Amino acid sequence: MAATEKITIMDIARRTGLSKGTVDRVLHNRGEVSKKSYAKVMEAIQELGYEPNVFASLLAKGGKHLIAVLIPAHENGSFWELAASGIDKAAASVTTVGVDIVHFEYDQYDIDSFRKVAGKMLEAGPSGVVLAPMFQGETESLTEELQQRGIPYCFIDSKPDTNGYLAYFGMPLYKSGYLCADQLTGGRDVLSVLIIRVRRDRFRQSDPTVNRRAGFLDYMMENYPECRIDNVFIDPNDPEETEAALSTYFQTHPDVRHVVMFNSRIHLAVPYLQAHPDPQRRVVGFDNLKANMDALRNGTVSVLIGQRPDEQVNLAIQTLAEYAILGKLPPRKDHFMHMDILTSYNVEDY
Amino acid sequence: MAATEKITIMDIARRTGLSKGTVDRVLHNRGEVSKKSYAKVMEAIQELGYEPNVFASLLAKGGKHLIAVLIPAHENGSFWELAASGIDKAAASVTTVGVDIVHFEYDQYDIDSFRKVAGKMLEAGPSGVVLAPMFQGETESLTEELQQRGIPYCFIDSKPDTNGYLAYFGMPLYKSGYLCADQLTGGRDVLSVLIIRVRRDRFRQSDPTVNRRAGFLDYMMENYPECRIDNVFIDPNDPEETEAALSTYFQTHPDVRHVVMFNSRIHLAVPYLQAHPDPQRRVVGFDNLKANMDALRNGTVSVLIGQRPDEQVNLAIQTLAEYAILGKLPPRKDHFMHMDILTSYNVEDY
DNA sequence: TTGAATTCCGTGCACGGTAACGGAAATTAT
DNA sequence: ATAATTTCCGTTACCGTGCACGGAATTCAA
Repeated sequence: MAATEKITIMDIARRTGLSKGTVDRVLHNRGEVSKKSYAKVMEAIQELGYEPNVFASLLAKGGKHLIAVLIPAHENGSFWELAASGIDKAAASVTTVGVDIVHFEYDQYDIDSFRKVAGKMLEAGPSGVVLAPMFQGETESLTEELQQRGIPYCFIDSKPDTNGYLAYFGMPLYKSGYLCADQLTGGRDVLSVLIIRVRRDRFRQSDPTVNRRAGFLDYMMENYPECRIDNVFIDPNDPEETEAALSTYFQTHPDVRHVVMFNSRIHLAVPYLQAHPDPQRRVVGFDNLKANMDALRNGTVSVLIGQRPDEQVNLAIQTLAEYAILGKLPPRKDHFMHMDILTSYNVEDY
Repeated sequence: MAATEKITIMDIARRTGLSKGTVDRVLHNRGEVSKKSYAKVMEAIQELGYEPNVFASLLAKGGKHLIAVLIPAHENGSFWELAASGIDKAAASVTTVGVDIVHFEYDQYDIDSFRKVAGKMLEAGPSGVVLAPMFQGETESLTEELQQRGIPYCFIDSKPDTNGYLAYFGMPLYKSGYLCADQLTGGRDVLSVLIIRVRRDRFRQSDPTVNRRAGFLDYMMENYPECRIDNVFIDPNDPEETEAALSTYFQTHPDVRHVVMFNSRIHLAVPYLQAHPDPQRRVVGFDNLKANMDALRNGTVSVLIGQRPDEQVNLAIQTLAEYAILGKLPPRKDHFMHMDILTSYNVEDY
């Protein structure tokens, strides 16, 4: 039924005896208006409860915003591939409101590539940027540049200790370690746990697994202070070495039945684990990579903890789009995503 | 960078040597166009890849769509309160594109109230309707009416066996019973299980718990064929009777440590369970009602399985809005939501 | 007091599409 | 052949804002 009659810029022009041009000037406070007129207009806006018509506005100024997404290149089946998939989802909904999205990728092991791509990104003149902070120093200088240019930006996955960002979307890392420990032990007494770790990437300076491991260890300390915790390091690019490392470990520790990994690469351990099955074993990993989910289905992995990276970039893009188009600020800056528990029984509809 | 030059209705008018009026007529195929012109325009549209400008369109036809949500009244802390909260979320994003949402509530125990409210809803002349089917017959006649009037509608929560709906958003019910059983047993041998049930609502003809229970029982049959399964019925409006029923049951079956409930009301059992704690007990329920989540936090309930009812109505509304505004059909009709596993360790950020 | 410089404001076109209106062309009826 | 319809199409006035342009009113300089 007849919704509240929309009041337009003309209504408040008539009300104040001024012209729409003047009203428009105060709305976008771009000067050339006398104090008296300014006050009158503001008052009328209040009283009539004027709200601009987004369509007309966008139509008039020819829309076309651009949002840039700057994340590591997504090798097949990697974590960042999942994140990248959120771009398409967001694109589908924001292109209809005149927003384009450009995806910039860099090599997460190469600072120079980050610098270069960041430069290109700036040249594209975006109205907003989605960032995954990998290199601390570089991220800092980039965000400074963005701030100077007045370009809003959002962090996903993790965030530095700065404060100028528009919003952050990510998983509560420390808590995720806790949850992980709880899922691994399943309330049963546990005597020993194996943590599989990737040899530290030299360049990566912002590493989510640090906090996660801290949470995990705290949980274990509190609940199973006697539990022995072993670490095995593997090289992500060398399957044979991985196989050998695990093989060596389990030969000397055949009693260890709880295995965990704090990054998205539990699938690297799957070939060995699958070849040496143990119905009593419990394996917990992170992130819903295809390879990980397959391992869930075939029973090699017991539980995955997911954080919906695609939702993270989707939300970041939506937030930037709303800000760019309507100037709307998000209700809060930090958005901690729900941690999804995935088992073979609920992985299908994920 | 210079985005693809938007091609307008005028471009294709020039291209075909016709006027924009004619082009508009074929775009909305409202007749009064010769076959030859029609074909020419269609071809030009294809070739140039024309896409209408939503803003201009909405501006011209004065926007203002209305979407109606027809779900049971949300008594405090009920399942439907969660669903209703999705309305606000959706409202925030669609009002900016000129869509209003009206919320109609009926008494889920009173068919007449459904009829009355449905009538009122139709009078409001919505461009789309979100429905939770409760009364089979009534739902059927309502959807027929909607179909006749050409009003699209979406189901949430559950759906009847019809086919005219635009989309459905809900949990895979049978599977959720499976998941529930897996979470309840946690891979351990289980000898006996208690199912707490609500005495059948006489009127409710579409009951999600039926399928859920079927899935649960199948899982138990397959994995623990020896397990005894008991049922206790309670009256949702009589806490004392509930207390008594559980008390009686557990006095004669003190060994039963696995308790499950297939609707959203596990919180009804919480007072008893909390008063008679058992660290060995495992309790699984459904839906993230506040009372249920509290029980999760204090340890009375072990696991809740969530289906994001708010997301369901949110998505349903978004889908209807896109259809109403842009005529865009959803990629598929049936959308099965992910089943969230909630424990005390990941309930906070839900 | 007159001319120049400011300050302030109204006018009018553009944005891309919608739909009513009316008229030309083609068809049918008389 | 002419009138009466039908069919088909172009014209035009919006929808609500943004913004450039130019002019009136006011202030300042000479």
